[in-house]
This record gives sequence, C-alpha cells and structure tokens, in this order.
Amino acid sequence: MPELPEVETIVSDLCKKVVGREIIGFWSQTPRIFPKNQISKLKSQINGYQIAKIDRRGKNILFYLSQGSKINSQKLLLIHPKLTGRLLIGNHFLKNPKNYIRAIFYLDNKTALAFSDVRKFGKIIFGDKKKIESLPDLKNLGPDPLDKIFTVKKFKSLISPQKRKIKLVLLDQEVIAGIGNIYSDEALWIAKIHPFTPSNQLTNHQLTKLYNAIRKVLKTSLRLRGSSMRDFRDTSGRAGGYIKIRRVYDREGLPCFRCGTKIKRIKMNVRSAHFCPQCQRI
DNA sequence: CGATTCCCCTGATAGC
DNA sequence: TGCTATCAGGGGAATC
Repeated sequence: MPELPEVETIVSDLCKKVVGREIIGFWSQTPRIFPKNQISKLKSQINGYQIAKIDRRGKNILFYLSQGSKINSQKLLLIHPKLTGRLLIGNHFLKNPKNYIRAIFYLDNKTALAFSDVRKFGKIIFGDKKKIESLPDLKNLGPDPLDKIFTVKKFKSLISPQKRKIKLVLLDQEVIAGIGNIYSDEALWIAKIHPFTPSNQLTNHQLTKLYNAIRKVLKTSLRLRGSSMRDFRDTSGRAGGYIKIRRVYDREGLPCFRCGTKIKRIKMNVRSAHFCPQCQRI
C-alpha cells in the first residue's frame, strides 16, 4: 500500500530511468482505472510526447509531458497507485498474466513503462497540464510533510482546530498529503499518542512530538525504500525494507518495543489502528 | 461540521 | 483437498 515513502521511491527510480524518453505507443484493456473514454484518447493523443519531468504530490505520481518547446501542448499524466498499483520498467514481464498489467506506455528505447494493479483501484488521468492541476485530486491536497513549508507551526495550525480522532486526521489527504495507515500508526507510537485522541485535545508538547515523529518515520522509510507489507514494489519489482523495523503496524499481540505490553488493534471504520495500550493513552 | 457505512476489487488466509 | 466466508485498504459517495 504505497504511501509517501513508497511513492517517492517509485518517483526517484522513474526520474533516473524514464525522464527524457519519448512515448511511442499505449495499450490498456482496463477502462475502470481511467476517466470515461480516456483509453481511446490516450491511444490517439499520447504518441510523440516526451517525459520532461516526474514529480509527486501526496501519493500521486505526475508525469509532465511536452512536445518540443510548444508550451500550449503541455500535458500531465497523473497516476495514483492506490492499494496495489505498481509502476514497472522493462518488457520481459509484460506478457505474464500474474503481473496484472493494466496499462502500458511504450517508450522509444525498446522498453516500456507499465502499470500493474491486481485490484484495479488505481487511477490514471491524462490531460492538459492546467486542467489536471486543477482537479480536486491535486488542488485540495494538504502540504507535503517533507516540504520546507511544512513547519511545526504549520502542522499545529492544521491539527489543533480539528475535532476528529488524530489518526483520522493524519489519514486525511486534504490536511496532510502522503500519510497512510502504516505511517500514521508508526508516528503515533513514536509520539506516544493514542490514535483515538481528539485532535484538539493534543497538547502543544504532544503536537511537537508528533510532528517530529512523522518526519522521522517518513525519512527512515524513504532511506529503506519503503514498506512492503504485501503489495508494494519499486520499478524493478523489489520490496522495500521498512517493514522489518516497523514498531506497531501489523504487530497485534506482539510485545511493545518500549514496555513489552501486547500491541492492540482496534477497528476504525474499515481501517485498523495498531497501538500500545500502555504507552499510548488518551 | 462530524461520524458512520458501504462500495470498488481480488488474492490470501482461516475455518470447516 | 476443496469449498466458502472474511479480510486488507485509499478514497469517494451517501446517509444521518
């Protein structure tokens, strides 16, 4: 389940491997991951575009496409991997049905950029740069937790007016972009905060600790190229290393690394929150 | 505004 | 062995 460190890992791979390449063909037979009628649009319009730049906004991967120096021809390709989406580079894996290839962008160096997605929850949107940038998917996103503008002051101003449970607020992409179920649990454990604490009841000290915990856990995971619980892979199909050093996520019944108390898992809507009932109290 | 529930999808896993 | 029920989860929509 790609969150910020996993998506950033994908993007840094892509920057090395496909920036500068020209797209020379497109294939897909999975309409549900695109907006209506996008497959035929992509087939007829995307050929000849060069991948000029690749970026990330929250969990969204952005491909800036250009044709020569024509500014008005600038296009944007947005890919959101959701739960099981992967971006793979190469061509040897394309024909194997076990790779669940849902879309293929053929490149000018005899290789391809393929989108794999077992569950078909992923999203691919192609269009004019301005139009894509104004979609709620991007426009409504909160700040990126690793961005310079994401100061501790900014963080406090975003969290403290909220009445919702802190775990829910951390998962809300319109508050902060990029945190998902794994890193919200990990950060709350580090900061010793119960996931159900109402956000407006967090003390100034707790908020500072949570801010530092979020940044720390994301940077640590980034260094290890993300977490692979089940599904995440980088563009070469390799798993990330963070899960081996995780603190609470998916450790129900195992001892807390600080106090030895058994880690609990509680349902929060359809998601689950993992925490130490001893260290993390409301 | 906030809380809750359901839906999308399908491989993995647990229970019988 | 083989069947069936349940689960995982990002995000959006619907309802109260």
